[in-house]
Formats: sequence, C-alpha cells, structure tokens
Amino acid sequence: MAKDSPRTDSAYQALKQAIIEQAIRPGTKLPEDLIGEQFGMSRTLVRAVLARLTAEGLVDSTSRKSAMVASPTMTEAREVFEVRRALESEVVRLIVKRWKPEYGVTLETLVRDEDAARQKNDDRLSIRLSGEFHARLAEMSGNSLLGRYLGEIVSRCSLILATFGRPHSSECAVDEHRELIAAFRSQDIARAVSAMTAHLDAVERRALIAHDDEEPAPLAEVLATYFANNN
Amino acid sequence: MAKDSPRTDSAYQALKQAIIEQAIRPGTKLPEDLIGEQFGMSRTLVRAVLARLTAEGLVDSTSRKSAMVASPTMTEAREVFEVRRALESEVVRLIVKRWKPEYGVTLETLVRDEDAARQKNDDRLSIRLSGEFHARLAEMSGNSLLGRYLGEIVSRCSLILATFGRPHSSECAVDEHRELIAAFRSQDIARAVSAMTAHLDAVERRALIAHDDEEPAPLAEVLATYFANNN
DNA sequence: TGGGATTTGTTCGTATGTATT
DNA sequence: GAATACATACGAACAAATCCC
Repeated sequence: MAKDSPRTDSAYQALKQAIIEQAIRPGTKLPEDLIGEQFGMSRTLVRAVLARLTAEGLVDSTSRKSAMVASPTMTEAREVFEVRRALESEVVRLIVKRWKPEYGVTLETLVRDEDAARQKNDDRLSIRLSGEFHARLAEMSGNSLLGRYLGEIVSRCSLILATFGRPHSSECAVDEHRELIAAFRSQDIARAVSAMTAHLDAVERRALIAHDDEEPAPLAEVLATYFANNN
Repeated sequence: MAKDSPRTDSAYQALKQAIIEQAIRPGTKLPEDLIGEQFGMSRTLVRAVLARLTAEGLVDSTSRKSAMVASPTMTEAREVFEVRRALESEVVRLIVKRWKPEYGVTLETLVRDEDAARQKNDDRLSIRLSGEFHARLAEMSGNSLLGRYLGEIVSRCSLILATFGRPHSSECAVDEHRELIAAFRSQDIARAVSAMTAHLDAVERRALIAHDDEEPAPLAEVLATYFANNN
C-alpha cells in the first residue's frame, strides 16, 4: 500500500479503531456522505477508505447499498481462528529462534499497561493494548507479511467478539500473555507453541459465547471523537 | 468483497493473469489511461482495479507516480515463502482430516493436464495449471480465508519467479504434486505435511536462482490478448 | 536546468438503483 | 403497489505534480 494521502489515512485509522474498539457495532450503516462530512473529504476518498476496510473484512459493501460494519458469521469466525492459530504458531517459532532479551522488556511493559487498564475498567484502552501485544509479536517475528495478515486477523477477531462475545470485554487474558513471555525466555519452541495454542483456544472460547444487545450510540458523535483522537 | 461490476472484474482478472503468467514483467508501468482504453472503462474504475491489485501485492502504487507491476525484493520473496509454508501446512492437515476419495480424482486430472502442458512446452497453461492445483488444495481445506490468503501468495510466487527465477518456467514439478496426492490417500498427516514442506522448499529453490533478462512485449498488445481471452 | 507533455489527484454533476412512506 | 427521497455508480473536467527531452 503506502499510497494514501494524509487525510484518507487518518480517516482509515479512525474508522478502523472505532470498529475495533466496538464504538460502532456490526451492522451499523456507513453512508459515504456522512463520513465525508465528518472527516472533511469528498465521497471519492471515502470510497477508497471503505474499499480498503472492505478488503480487510471489517466492512461489508454490497453494490448500490450503504456500506456497513461487517457482521461476521459463525462460520467466518471459526475460519478466522483456524488461520490465526496457524499463523501465530509460526510467529512463535520465529520469535524463539530470533529472540533478544530486550523483546522481553518491551512485552512486559505492554502486559503491565494491559493489567492497569483492566484494573481501571478502561475497556477501550484494554482492547487496544491486547491487540497491540499480538501486533508486536508479529513484528518481532521479523516477517512483515505475517504482520500484515495477523493485523487483519486480530482486527477481525475484535469484530467477532463484538458480534458473538460479551460486549466491551477484551479478548485476551493478561496471565496468558505472561505465560507466553516466560515460554519465549525459556527458548523452548514446543512450550511456546502450546502456550500460544492454549491462549488462542481460550480467546476463541471467550469470543464465541452469546451476547446481550445494547443501545448503539449515534454514528456522527462517535466519529467526531475518533477524529479528534487521531489528530 | 463481492462488489465488482462485470467490467471491473474482467479487467481485474485479465491484468492479474497477465502478471501471473509473466506476460508483463515486473517494473512495467501501468498508466491508468492506457488500461482504461484497453478495457473500455473510465479511470475511476481502473483506479479501483489497481488498488485491489496493489493490496494483493501484485502492483506497486506510489503516490503521484504511475502504478507498475511489483518487483519483489529478495527479502519479500523469503517472507512470502515463509508464510506460504505455514499456511499450506495447515491446508494439508485439514485436507487429510476431511479427505474424500473424489478429491483424489479431481487432483489427478489436474496433474495429468499439467503433465501434458509441460510436454507441449505450453508455458502459459503450465503456469496456470500448477497454480490451480494449489488453489484447489486451498479450496478443499474448506476454509475460505485460507483460500484467499493462499490465492494471493501463490500469485506473488509467480511474480517472484518472474523476477528471480528462470523465465517462463513453471514453479511446480509434477512429480511432487503426485507425491502429495499419494500422501493424502494414505491418510498420514506427518507424511503429507513433510511432502508439502519438501515441495515448497523445492519451489523456493527453483524460484530464487539468477535469471536472464528478456525483451518485454508492448503492453497494449499483451492486454488486448488477455482481454479477448476472458470474454 | 527548464519547459512542455503526460499522468495522476480530486471534485462535482448526472444517472441509476434502493428503501420508505 | 407507486411515488418520493436518498445513496451510490460512474464519468467528465480541472488542478497539480511528475517525467522526459
């Protein structure tokens, strides 16, 4: 990619965060006009942003109808987790091979922040940080394609959680992240892979439970918040 | 996805095939005007097609410069193969688990056609069929996301072959495909996974050897051919 | 180095299809 | 069920940047 103008990129980031953090729920319509107005850009650019989000599976665009936040089906959800297990297992193997002590420090700091956010019941921060933990792992694997695919997949998992899971709960348990770090330090590939597999099984279990419905907030208001946060 | 008009879709398919089959070489510029003229559509639609190909890694689009056929670096190439091994290993595991005898028939027919194309030195057909073999495997895994990712990756492997490998050679050996089928039939996961790993190692070895340069054909002419073939 | 030709970036108007009353 | 309102699809035209001689 790397071809976006500054405005389209900030709109992309803002929309993506809003979806991931479950500030706009699956099924919410995303009219081009409204978004363009919020972010101060023309429909043409909005279309590009929506197209990208569609390609990443975060938005559904059927022709001639309003784009909307994607509502993953149960089948899609299972597929996403299946692929995620395969990719994250590979990440774990690569990390153990290329392990550097400073990685441990970085990851530990993240986990500590995660823990703090959880204590304070700051859902948005909590979701963001547990996502970032996995993004960092992908980065440490040293394979940028793996990073791109996992970035997509982790985002979609947030959406799955929003659809089938308990609302506003983060998908990851802090303890499980700590066990992963310990496994990396022990340089034991089998242990690290099985820690990751166990973690993802738990994430899937948490994600696929029934959920209560909630009052959706007005779209324009939510977008205004996210726009401000990104500038 | 599933939002393309008929014309954009045929242009997308045509361009993709042309790139995959190495009819237009990496680095070739893809001006919006020229493509729009060839396929009889406006620049708006061409831009959508190029954006999609860019997202799939087949085209490089830097801002304010002409899009061009992507030229993978050696690093990217290695990353692509690393991810491919992880995903195809998973595919193989799933196929063994969900194996049905008729899969064997389908795959055998494909391999026979591949063999025939190879005998006749029909490079285009040969490349297309060996790609289709892997596409079918992904399909048989029953996981459509896996299919999408592997579709992208197999395409990029063709591009890598065009950049670093012997020109106009297919990436797959027929014998290796036959061994895979045999492994599936034996219902032995370990054997199937190691057959796949060995196959992909061989593909990577074949893909990453030095290559001779060649005279590129005129872009307009090539596109006309591919347009006709797809309608 | 400079300037003309080419190519992309963006906007906006019209056409067409969808949802709603 | 028809008509109206609304949203998207598409394309023409203008502005700005890049390429090439």
